[in-house]
Amino acid sequence: MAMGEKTGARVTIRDVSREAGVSIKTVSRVLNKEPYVRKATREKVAAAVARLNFRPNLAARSLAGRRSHQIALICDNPSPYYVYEMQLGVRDRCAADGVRMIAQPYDRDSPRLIADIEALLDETHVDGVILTPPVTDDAAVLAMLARRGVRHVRVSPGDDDTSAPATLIDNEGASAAMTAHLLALGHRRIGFIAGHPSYAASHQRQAGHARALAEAGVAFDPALVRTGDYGFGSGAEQAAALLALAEPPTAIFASNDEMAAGVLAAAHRLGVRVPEALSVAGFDDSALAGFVWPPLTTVRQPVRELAYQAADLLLASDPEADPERRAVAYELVVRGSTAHLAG
Amino acid sequence: MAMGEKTGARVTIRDVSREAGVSIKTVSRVLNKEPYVRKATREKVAAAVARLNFRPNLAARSLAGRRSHQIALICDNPSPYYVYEMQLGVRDRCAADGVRMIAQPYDRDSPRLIADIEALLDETHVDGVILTPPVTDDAAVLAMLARRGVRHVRVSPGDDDTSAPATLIDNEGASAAMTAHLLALGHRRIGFIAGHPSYAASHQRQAGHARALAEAGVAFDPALVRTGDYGFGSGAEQAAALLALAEPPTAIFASNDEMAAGVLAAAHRLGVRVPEALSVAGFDDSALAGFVWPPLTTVRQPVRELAYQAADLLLASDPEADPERRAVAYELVVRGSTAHLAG
DNA sequence: TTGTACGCGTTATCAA
DNA sequence: TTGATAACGCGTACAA
Repeated sequence: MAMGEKTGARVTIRDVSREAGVSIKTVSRVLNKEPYVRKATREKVAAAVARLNFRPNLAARSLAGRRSHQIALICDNPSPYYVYEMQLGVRDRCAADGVRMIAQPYDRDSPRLIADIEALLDETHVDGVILTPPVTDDAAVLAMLARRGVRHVRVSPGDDDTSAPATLIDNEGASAAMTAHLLALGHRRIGFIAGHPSYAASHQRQAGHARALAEAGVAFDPALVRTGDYGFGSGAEQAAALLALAEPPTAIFASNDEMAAGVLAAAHRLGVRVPEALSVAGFDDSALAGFVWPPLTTVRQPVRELAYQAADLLLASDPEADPERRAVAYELVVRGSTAHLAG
Repeated sequence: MAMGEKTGARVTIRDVSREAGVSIKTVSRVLNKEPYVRKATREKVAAAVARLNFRPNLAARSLAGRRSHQIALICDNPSPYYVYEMQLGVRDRCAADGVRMIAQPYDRDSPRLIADIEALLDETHVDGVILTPPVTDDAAVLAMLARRGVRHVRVSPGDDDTSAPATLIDNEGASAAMTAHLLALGHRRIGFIAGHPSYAASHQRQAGHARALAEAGVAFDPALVRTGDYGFGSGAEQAAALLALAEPPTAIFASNDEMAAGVLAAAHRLGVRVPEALSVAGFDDSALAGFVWPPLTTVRQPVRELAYQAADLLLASDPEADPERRAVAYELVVRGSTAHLAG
């Protein structure tokens, strides 16, 4: 690799100190918002910084200090939409603190996951790490981070472990709310398509569905529950199976939007009209909901806010305090794919 | 912000030099693949590096040397799928060289774009930058990079400027291929929905469509060409207009998949059957194509490969040589949304 | 082919 | 409240 040469004279902290007529250390104090700097001095320095357009060299800060002013976002690929929204949320919170986000996309099942993360930590000395599913539940990764004493926040963890802070939505409650909505529309035979069993959310969402049925006193029919893998194809497949039942459901609730889109495809192919003959609902995990026909009724998970809160827990929370679990509100978005049961 | 404390003793180059029984500088030589190191020495050092699991501190390398071993990927949000695929492609190429990718998502119309990028450059001293649309065509950004002498590569530029290397697909050719495909299916009245005029690709794709018609000797009917904005809603809207014509088209070619999904929605709503009464085609820009019904016939743009090639131009190309424009092959994917014209 | 001395730009320590 | 000086971990220049 032969890269371009360094560009000419960059502005350094020394230039600022000269411009402001103070020592280097005092400039450093202002940059780091340390106490014990006279207000007049602080303003003088701030003015010089602005005048020279000075921006501290992160490499030097990291090398000299205890902080790198960078945090890492470890994410893989449930859906590009999810990953990207996570990045935006974390970035927004970081920007407020002048911290840089290092987004690191990983392949779900890379055997080098741990080694890659360790390399990241050693090379960049990030101040903290944000984990998203499914890495958020990876025991080996969590153990490694704990062993190295790296601060981390888990997004949507699948357990109740409280050794690290976390952000999440109430998956069970959200799912129960959707089933309650379908019941309120008059549906009594509701098909449910669960997601891949390796995801914690999958079980939580199924539990919420069952709970809502129980609370409404509607008998639970095991034939109406099928398991998919969160993929479009599995949604179509399981929907076809449900629609082939002797007593088919009048509504199908899929655990995510890709599977719900699959349900729509199956319905279209089989000539079952949505929403007249079949209501379809899902979770808006990949932003498909508005791009299919008819638009899906979904539970919207505010991914960007989950990310923002996670970054906030990393940047603003007291590292000494007990790890906090911060819940974020979901939203039930009703669209044209569901309707009151006719008759 | 109060971050966790640094974890205990990290392995440094000095530890490696002791372990290998050579000087620090020799270890450095091996790490940087410099010549003039005896093979035996090189192997001894490599063994020590592996044994101690040594990973050089990027901050120190950046501070001491002329390279930071990092490159930046500047991207905004045409589609999360696009951004994420870009990140994966760049990451893969970087990994091969031990370079770290800094992915920086930006909001399309942030007024602070230039300032943010300059801050990135000053803080991280990245060795190079990869630009994606629409920043890839932002004159102010390009001028700034040139002024500062920052190496950069443009993905899918809208002009023929050769001052910087670039990767791209032949949008016009791809579009012509799709129209030729529809013509081969027997369609003669083909509706075309252009994308937002501010994107260069939008014009290129429209030109390709027109060229294919001309080459086939099919008369061009201006009433069949409408302009959308690359969004789902605009696709539905323009499709409705096309289908309301006295002589409606038998096929509609939208400039991207979101608009094509909108076309499907409009067709469904109006009771026009796809593909029996209407063939629908688009460009697979956001990975929607397989999630709608029926699945869209599209031109697939290999985003990941575009990204990989861009990173390759940054990392492996001779900075002194004339900037290269590297074309990547597109693919025409025929799915259930198009069919031979009946009768 | 290998090693020594120095400096990169910032923060930490300690003194003033 | 401020400043001098020593690190931080590595690459560069030059000497051996």
